[in-house]
Amino acid sequence: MGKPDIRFHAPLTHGDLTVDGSGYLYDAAMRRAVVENGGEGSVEVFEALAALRLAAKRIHDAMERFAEGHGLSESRLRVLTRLCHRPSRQLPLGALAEGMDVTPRTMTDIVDVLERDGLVKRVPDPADRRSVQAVITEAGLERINAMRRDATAKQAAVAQGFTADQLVQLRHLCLLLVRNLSGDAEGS
Amino acid sequence: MGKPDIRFHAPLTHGDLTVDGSGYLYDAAMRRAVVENGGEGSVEVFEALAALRLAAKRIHDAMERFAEGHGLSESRLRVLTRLCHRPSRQLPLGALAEGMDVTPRTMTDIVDVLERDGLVKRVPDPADRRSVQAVITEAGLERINAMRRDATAKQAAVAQGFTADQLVQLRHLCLLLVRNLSGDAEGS
DNA sequence: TCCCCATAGTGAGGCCACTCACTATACTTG
DNA sequence: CAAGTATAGTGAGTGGCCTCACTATGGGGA
Repeated sequence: MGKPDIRFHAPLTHGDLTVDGSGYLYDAAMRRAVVENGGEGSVEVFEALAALRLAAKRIHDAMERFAEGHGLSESRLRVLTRLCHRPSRQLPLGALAEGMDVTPRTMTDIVDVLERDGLVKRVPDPADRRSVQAVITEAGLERINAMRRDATAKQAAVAQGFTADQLVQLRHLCLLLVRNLSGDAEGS
Repeated sequence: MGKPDIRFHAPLTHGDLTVDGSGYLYDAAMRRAVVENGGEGSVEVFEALAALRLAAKRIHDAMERFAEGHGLSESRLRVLTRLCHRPSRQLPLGALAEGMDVTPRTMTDIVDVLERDGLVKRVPDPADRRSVQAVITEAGLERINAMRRDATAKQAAVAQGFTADQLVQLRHLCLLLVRNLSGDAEGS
């Protein structure tokens, strides 16, 4: 009780996670799907990518659910957090977009909602009249501060059972993928 | 040439990937952002999750770009692929939704577009009059078959430089996260 | 049989993400 | 200084994803 008990579309089982002979997790349904989805190509690659996709989605969903409980969304939360950690409490939309790896157009939409809710304010930049600064408001700061304790608890729960080395490994492997995908827009 | 040269919003540098003392990749901009985003909580956790988020987004973008070149999107491509590997060439919308970890409502939208483009057809299920089967059409099959060769090449490029063990590790770590996120909807 | 509830799909409405096209301002160069 | 290009943000439109609410069908019991 206390919690609003937001329901959403339920956990969606999918969780037939089991351990294979070597002690590593795999998902029976996923492996079946992978095999169906084209014997061509490496099964390991496909399976790793599917697992990464699933993990990313679950993390996103969890973040969304968490933020929703405080009247935000994951994107809006990230924007507020960034602004909050600036000494000046402000940042131009373009910088926010770049930092969050979205297009400037998308940031316009996100800030639209934040501004409608009174959590940030658009302020013209006198130094560059093309630029628009997003400034976090008092209400925005309060909102963020209220969430802070919850957030660290959630974060710890996610990493439960991970060794420090595993976290480094995970980061390393993900960034290896990022590097492989950087700039090879045209294939061979 | 030959390629339509779809532009999109450009690679978005972000790629200050460097190697730290232990031989593992990290992203300078990301680490800075992480430190700003709250000293509380484990930096390793936050950084690993940020890397995973980034990798997932880049993979999604690459898939989208690839699919777009063939007049599809990632989601529609995945639906067609699944249908294509069924002996009966069909599947109810609910099963498709579950297999792709989206809500039934979302699958309705995706199939709407596929049907509008003539790649699938909705067919009532005589055995269960509530159910609607999505059946892949001739045009849909042709589309998928035309993409197949390209797809395996792309897939190989993504996994370039990965050992088989690293792929297994990546899968394992991602599924570990998935397991941690499964069903702990209420925190403590 | 009638009622209750679960299940399959969809209408309505919202956010987020992208594209392309456009305005306004800044910079750079002839 | 004028012209050309680059940069910052937005309008218009689409797709994907979600929630909530609703219809229609299916499958138990009292």
